[in-house]
Amino acid sequence: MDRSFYTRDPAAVARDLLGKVIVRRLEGESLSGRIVETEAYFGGLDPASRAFRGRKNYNSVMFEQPGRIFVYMVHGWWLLNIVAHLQDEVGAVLIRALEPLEGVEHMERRREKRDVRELASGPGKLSQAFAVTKALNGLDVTQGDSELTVVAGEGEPCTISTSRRIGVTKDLPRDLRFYLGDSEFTSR
DNA sequence: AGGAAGATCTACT
DNA sequence: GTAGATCTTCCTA
Repeated sequence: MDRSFYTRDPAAVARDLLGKVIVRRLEGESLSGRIVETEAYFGGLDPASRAFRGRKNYNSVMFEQPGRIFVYMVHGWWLLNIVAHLQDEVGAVLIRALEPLEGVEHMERRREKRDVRELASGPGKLSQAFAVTKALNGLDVTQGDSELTVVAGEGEPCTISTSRRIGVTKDLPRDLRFYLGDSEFTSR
């Protein structure tokens, strides 16, 4: 995925990321997972967005170049986002769930769980399985040799469902969560 | 100093 | 399935 893929409306990017594969290079190993659930967040007009109250140190990546990793913490969990927005706008896509592909044993160890469906079926779980922390904030995912990249999947046909965003207290009147309805690996 | 936050786990019915 | 405890930052007072 090159930078132009991320330089679009966050909702379009969130939808099109479904089925793509995240590859994490860690300790000489490759962990990977297919994206099965995402949510789109905007800038100052979105009360659920980290960028709602303007640019701060911790959210500055959202205001910068699309295609970079944006990580922040909620309730003690790091959540993985990819910056996505039109030129001069603000936004990001939260990666909410993955279907584990390569490196399942490594993920089981990090998660201390055996059930494959418990490895990455939620934004906090996925970060634990893939070793996502603040250290990755700002990293460019469009670089092929990066510690974390996104590549096109097999291109299988899949049915895309939508809903309101999960857990947000002040949502927009619009479906901004996208997920593969057939997948067993979504967060619910 | 105190509280909220895009979640998860555990221990119950 | 639901309730309550807990996790770690950053924001606001």
